[in-house]
Amino acid sequence: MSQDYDFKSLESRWQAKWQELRLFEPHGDGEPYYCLMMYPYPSGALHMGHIINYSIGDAMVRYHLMRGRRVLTPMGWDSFGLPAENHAIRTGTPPAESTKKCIDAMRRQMIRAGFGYDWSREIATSHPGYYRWTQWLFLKFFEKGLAFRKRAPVNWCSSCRTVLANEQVHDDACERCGTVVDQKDLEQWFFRMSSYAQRLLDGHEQLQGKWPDRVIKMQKAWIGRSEGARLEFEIVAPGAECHGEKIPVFTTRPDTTYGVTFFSLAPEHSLVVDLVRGTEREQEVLEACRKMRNQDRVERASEESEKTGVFTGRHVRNPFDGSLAEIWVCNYVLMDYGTGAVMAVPAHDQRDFLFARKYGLPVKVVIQPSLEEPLAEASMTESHEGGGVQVASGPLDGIDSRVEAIRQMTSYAKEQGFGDFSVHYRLKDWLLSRQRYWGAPIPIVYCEECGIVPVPEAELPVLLPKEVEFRPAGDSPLATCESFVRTRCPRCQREARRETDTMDTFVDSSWYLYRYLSPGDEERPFDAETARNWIPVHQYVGGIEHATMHLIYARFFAMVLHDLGLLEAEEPFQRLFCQGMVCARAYRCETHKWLSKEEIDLDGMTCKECGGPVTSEMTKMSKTKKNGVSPDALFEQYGADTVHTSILFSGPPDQSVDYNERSVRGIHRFLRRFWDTLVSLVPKVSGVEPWTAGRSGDLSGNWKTTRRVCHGTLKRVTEAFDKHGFHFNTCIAGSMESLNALRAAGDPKTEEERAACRESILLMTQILAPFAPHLAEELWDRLEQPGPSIFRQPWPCVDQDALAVEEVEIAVQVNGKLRGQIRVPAGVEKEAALATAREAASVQKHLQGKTIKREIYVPNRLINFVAR
RNA sequence: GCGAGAGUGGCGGAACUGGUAGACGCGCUGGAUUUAGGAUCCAGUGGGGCAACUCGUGGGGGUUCGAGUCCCCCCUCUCGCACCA
Repeated sequence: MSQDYDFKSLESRWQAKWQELRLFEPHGDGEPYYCLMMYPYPSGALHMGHIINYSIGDAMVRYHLMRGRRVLTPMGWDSFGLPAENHAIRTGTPPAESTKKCIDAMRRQMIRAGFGYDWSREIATSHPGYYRWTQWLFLKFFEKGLAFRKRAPVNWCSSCRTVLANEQVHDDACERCGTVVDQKDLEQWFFRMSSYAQRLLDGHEQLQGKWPDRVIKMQKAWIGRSEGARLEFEIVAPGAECHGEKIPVFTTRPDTTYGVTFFSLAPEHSLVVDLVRGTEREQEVLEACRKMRNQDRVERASEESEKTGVFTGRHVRNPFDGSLAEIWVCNYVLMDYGTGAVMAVPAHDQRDFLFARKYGLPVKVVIQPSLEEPLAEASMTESHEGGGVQVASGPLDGIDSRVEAIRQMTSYAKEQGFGDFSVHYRLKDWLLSRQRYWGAPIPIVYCEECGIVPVPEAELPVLLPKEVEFRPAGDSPLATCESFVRTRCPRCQREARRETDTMDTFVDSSWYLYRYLSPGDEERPFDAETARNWIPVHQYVGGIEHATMHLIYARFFAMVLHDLGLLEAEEPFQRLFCQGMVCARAYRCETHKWLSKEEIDLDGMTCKECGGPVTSEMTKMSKTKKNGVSPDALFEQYGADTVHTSILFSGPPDQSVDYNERSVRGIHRFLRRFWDTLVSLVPKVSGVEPWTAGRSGDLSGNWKTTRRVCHGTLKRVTEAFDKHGFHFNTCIAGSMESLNALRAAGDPKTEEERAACRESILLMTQILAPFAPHLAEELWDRLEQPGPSIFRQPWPCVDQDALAVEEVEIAVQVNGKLRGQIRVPAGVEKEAALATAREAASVQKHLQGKTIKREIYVPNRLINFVAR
């Protein structure tokens, strides 16, 4: 048997053994533990972000196996999506083919990386056996009125040639490719997510403390609940068709309604055309609207950008005082928030203020922050958005704004029938249509007679046609595939056309957690009874970039599935852990931009190309910054155990971790030393009964220390998994300390020492097992421990006695400054400790000529003499 | 602008409810062994000082016997949101 740490053969041997043992399939009758890691898009290669994600999850899986839990640890593929289709356009390879290759390559990598998954449950969302049920779920949503079609201004990415959901647009650019999105008016499919806004907020209650705070906060902000009132303003437009009609507005500040001096509509608002039809302003207003609508998205959405508008020549009547206010069309009013119409109160809203000043519109103060120094309308330089006392507000004069005025104003509006209390959410319906090929086809048929007709369940799946052309421009391949489009109406059998849009891939990932429970089920997407056991997922691990996308969609799905009677749980993920980014040093030259390590001269920090100076920064690994590291090379050079352990050792996993090859080598050295030390001790403790709690007998100081450090580490590791935020870096540090103590103890000489030695070796092996599983398995095997795998053996218990020390070192301070140290028996009485401390020479020197006013004693830790 | 998080040696990071700041690792220095080593082992390693001592957790105040930790003000960085009526 090899004595060398031959990680290559050892790792492949144990990986084969795990498959053979079916180690990662649910086993035993322990309490279920569903550990889910966000499945990857099969790009063909794992990157360091995957490695940290799956290393964290893998440690959790292995720990809970040792805890005797019945663990579910599935893995699959988010295999629909744009990259495969773009690849098809470039190379002609059908997405199904390239995707399969990528999946095979990544699965191999994952196995090589030693991640423990139950491959018998593998799923791929692009597989007809999966998307059949994605389509089935769509039909259920459709039946309930939760999937619907509407014409709406939507985000269009001209580069990806498809529409995008709100959540996929960041800074007005496509989240995928960075292209600035356009607004288009299109008829599209939506999920009615907005009607779940309040439930999505309420659900946060039970996630508190189990999900990262920042994710909950991001979701709350995304959902954006705001309370206020809906008020109706009557249109005064003699001669116009809409004369006398009422326009509703949403406002959070009904207390400012007496301060309305004009009224704003979004340029997209349908009323604009009616208002100006046939008037002398028609041309001017419509032209201005056109300009505003075509304004660059980023520019129009920016807070700093110039506010522009145009007067329609029409008015509204303020329902409270009957006064008339001009109707303007303004670029800063958004059609998709509230009603697309705003009552403008320049004195108390900064945007309205800027607009009013620019166009010379009146400003009317109705809230005075201080009656002694009243605001003067003519000289105000900014709006007053805070509270104060109502003035010029009819019957409200003198009362406190905000709470009381808001209540009275809204109640009055309700009584008079022109308004009510109202709550608005920023969260919109989920736009799920995509004008692309590589996604689940929306199972709908359009019939001239019957209209929108769902495909009958028995006809699912609506398969993606294979004979299609991928072209760089133009319509989706589905739209031009006659054999796909032409069909018969399921209802009347007449000729009809299929929907040619496919579903957003976030639909696929909103329910994959359930499909893992019974991946081959051909009767239903998943079984409610099985789901009762496993859902909500006990631990979900993934990146924070999904905070307002996948994690909201999946919660919405769980709630709908619950309402459909398919799922008992209402929340999909009980606990969520988000890992940090993996960063590495990136180098930049003024002329040659981002450079890889090979392209610079590290000694002088200069560019090899031009000799110019190079600056560097720690930043997220990425292709553009050329600071990525291929995990493959690391596995090859150092092995899977080293890679897992070193990435987890670099720092707390919820913060970003810096990759540094030096520290990888440091961990490799540690594992090697761990191996060498334990392997050399194995024959010396062969057949020895390990020390157990409660055993009496003499042990020398070094062995007592070793036991103390090992049990201390065991305690720390157990708590890291069960309570304290998975700070595995300190667990691994503890393993190193244990090893250092063991090495300092030397060879065991007595029977007692051999017992303590064997106990320590076993503990150290088990403690390291979640992080370096292959190495642990091999040592466990060589120690001739029972069972086929260390992961089928119970996690050890802390021996409290081992943690105790006989003597402690106490710090002695005089007036808060450290002046000496004393060694006393642990648990020593206060008076005895103080007496010893007073006598210490280094302390006496500082007490000389002073009177002790106070003596502070922290048992076993510290003494402080307060002396004057 | 709003919201959140973070600033600790040359570097990554430790420090449980206020109680010996710098665990553990990297790097560095010296030594041993070696033909050699980006191998291994031993010792040292926050700054200043021969020493006694002193200064040190982004900066400035405060509370306390005692502050990295609590309070107030300020600076810097990262992330999220951003004309949301």
